[in-house]
Amino acid sequence: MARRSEHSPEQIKTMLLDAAELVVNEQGFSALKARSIAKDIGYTVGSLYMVFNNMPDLIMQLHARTLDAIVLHLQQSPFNESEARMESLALAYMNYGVQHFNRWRFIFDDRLLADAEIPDWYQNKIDKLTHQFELCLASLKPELDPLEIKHNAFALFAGIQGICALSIKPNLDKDEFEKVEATIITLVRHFMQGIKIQS
Amino acid sequence: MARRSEHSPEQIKTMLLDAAELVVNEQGFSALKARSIAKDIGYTVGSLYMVFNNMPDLIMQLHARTLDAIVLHLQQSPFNESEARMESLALAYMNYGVQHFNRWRFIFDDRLLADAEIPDWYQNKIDKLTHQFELCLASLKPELDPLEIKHNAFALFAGIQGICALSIKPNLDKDEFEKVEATIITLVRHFMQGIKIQS
DNA sequence: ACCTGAACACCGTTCAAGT
DNA sequence: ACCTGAACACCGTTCAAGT
Repeated sequence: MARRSEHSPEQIKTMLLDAAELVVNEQGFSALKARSIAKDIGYTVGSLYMVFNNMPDLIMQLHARTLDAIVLHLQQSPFNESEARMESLALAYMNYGVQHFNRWRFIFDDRLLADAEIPDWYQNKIDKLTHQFELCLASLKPELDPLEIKHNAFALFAGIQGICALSIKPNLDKDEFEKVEATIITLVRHFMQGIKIQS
Repeated sequence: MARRSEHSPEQIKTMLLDAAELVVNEQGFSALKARSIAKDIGYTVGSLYMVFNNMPDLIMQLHARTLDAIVLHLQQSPFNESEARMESLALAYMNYGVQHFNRWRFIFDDRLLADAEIPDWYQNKIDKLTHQFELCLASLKPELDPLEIKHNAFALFAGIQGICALSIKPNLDKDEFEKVEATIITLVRHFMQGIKIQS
């Protein structure tokens, strides 16, 4: 033991994040323990503190991965060009939450982050997420000025997120799933119609 | 010590909830500890388990109090009779979140509740909250059928809750406060205009 | 019957000690 | 320099023992 140098600090970091991601995905965030994931990658607890400041630090970097994955998922979702484009985007967001429930929920429901302040690099990840909705809104309503776009896109995204947070649970059956979809579509459709009137 | 019988079980329950409420309000939910609140009311930890199953049980009853308080706050909010009535209600909800940040946030951001299943009496408390928005919507759009009212009210309330969850932080300054208000008004106004078109 | 408080299991985090 | 693992502080929960 000691002085193995089998892996670089960056490798250890990645291995720990991979192990943490697996645990959260399969057992939920309440099963995420420092000792456990260190053991999973063949190290002991102490090593975790060589590459992370503490568990909140590790967790925040785990959230960052999830945010990246959500953005990628939204970008890959096939956008139709019609008025229904925003609905597709909203449903794609919901779909990620349903299919990756544990890690999605973990982001918004994290006590550790509630106390810590949010660094810029992390805020940028969040901004990139809301940016997807800005892009969509801008393409549908090009007549709106950029500040209005930002304001409206955030209101709508936060609304969608609110519905998801209150509605998505583990093991949604088909009926429940479609009900959540219907709720999201109701919000998006009314909101978009409201914008049409205003402008 | 032992065998004091100075207080009934119900009294001890209330005293513990009062003490817990105080701690959460003033120091946030991360400061809520079993030993601490038992000591605050002049008992030791063990006594807590005479009247509560465990901490999640106590916390759920604390949330129930908060939900009751929110409903009361919404009912007391002065409703104008115009189209802006839903905006008043939404802003009243936000106001509770701003003024009682810690206990409001605690409800929606609770890991313990995420794992436990929700009993009926607790679900009823939540339903009573969304019911306030149903009543408001029903008075503004009496032509909608009750199921549509329920569906639309939930979509809107969840949306408002989503904006509050992503926007309300401790120590909001005046600018930030007004920005959150504007976001909520945007969502409510567009949504209500969208409903007008549909029906 | 009511209540205590020591004991237990289990966390995150630190750091002196090994190689 | 890299890593270990015992030790510490601090949780929630239990339960034998007191009155």
